[in-house]
Amino acid sequence: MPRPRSKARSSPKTPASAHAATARGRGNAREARSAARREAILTAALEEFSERGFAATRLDDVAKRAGIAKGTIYLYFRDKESLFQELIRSTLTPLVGTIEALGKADIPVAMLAERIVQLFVHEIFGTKRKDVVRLMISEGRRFPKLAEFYYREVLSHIMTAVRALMTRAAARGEVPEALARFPQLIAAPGVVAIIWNGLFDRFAPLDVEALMRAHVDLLFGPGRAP
Amino acid sequence: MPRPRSKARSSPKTPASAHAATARGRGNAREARSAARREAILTAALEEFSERGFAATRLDDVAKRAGIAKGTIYLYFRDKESLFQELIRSTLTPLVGTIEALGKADIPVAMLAERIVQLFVHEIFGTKRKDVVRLMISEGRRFPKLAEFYYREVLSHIMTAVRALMTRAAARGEVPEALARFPQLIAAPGVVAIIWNGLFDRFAPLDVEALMRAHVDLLFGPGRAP
DNA sequence: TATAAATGACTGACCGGTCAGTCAGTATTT
DNA sequence: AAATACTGACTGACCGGTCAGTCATTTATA
Repeated sequence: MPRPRSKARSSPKTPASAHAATARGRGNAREARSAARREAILTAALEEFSERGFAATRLDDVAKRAGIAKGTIYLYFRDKESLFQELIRSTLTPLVGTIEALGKADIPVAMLAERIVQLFVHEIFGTKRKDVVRLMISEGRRFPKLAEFYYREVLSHIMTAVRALMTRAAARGEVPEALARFPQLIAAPGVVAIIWNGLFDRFAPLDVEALMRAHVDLLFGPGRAP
Repeated sequence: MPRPRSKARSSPKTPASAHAATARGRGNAREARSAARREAILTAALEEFSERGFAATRLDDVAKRAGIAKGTIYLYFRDKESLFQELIRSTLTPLVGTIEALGKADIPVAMLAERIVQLFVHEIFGTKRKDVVRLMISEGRRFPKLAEFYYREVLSHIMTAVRALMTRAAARGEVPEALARFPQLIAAPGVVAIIWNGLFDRFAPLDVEALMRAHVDLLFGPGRAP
């Protein structure tokens, strides 16, 4: 079977570096440029991986999209797999702090619900993180190392934070204690929204914010208790 | 000019046909054998696709696993993609009837909840359908045709049935009407369970039946109403 | 000019798909 | 029943195309 081909990009070319933000009149220009290059590669890689999946993505296309030559990629990443891992790693790791912060505060459930909706809609679904999560879901099984890293460095921390928060809220009778046992139940509709968006949105568009609001309302809404 | 030939075949192979269920004393033996072959290929393909993903699966390996030669696959399926589609199609299509039947009956919510748990645990999670669903989730995006087929022939029917059922139940005040608007909320934990199982079970095993029970209890349990 | 960065032609391995050839089993003839 | 002819399912070596990764050469920078 002929592999998926990409229509030749004409290329806007590397606006990425240009000048770089460092006013520091030193050798940092190099560093800045280097960081921009790296970023450009990661961005291009995300687009290609998202569109074709890991195995079918050609590094030549990633390079073309980033406006560089293929060999340059190897100056920044050890190999294809390393590039893939770094992409997921760098995008998802920052989420931990955000969610742990959310877990710290004991705010009223109504406000918590709204925060969860906003967090998901604006920090995940509305950003490239959506695509990275999708990638993690799609390809994670073939990268046990990556799944382990993701579980250890990201997911387990989130689970712990959510569990603690829910345990406290349940103790006050504000939420069902099942949510402390199964934090997955809180995240599930978000996961489904991302999958749906990738597979079926063109047949049946999903109003993600409404879905999430309905969801938190079911969990935290009126009449909830153990 | 004759090509170089290989050493004589050793294995007898093909225990598959043997007798075949057809008492019809005709040439059906052939058909039965053929059907068994086809099935063997599909089974082998599921295992390989599940393990490696579509692009990285080698048809040579599928053949090896099915105990046949690579060329034989092409006697049963047009190409690699066709094999993949047929695999998903044939596995998932039968679910529609099952779920539509469930949607027909207006049984008490407590019983409905139990039915949903059982259906998921025994008809999906406990069977190879789990793997096929995972495949659909992982690879569906790269097969728009397949996603469309799946949506049209499977998902939309399920959605319709569930929506109708939930609408009636909501009218009786037995379930929140949000479930009629977003049937995805009912299925979400099942989807998450399948993904979790593939990615993180070795770090944090998930008790799927307990998860599903907690889930339906949240949705349909005591105190639920619009 | 010296050093670092970037390039892209090249290579070796790999794999989907093909097809000439084989042979177990079935049908036909004697 | 035995010999012969026929069939088509099955095989696996091969071909053509692809692509990750390398490295000698060129270009940019300090």
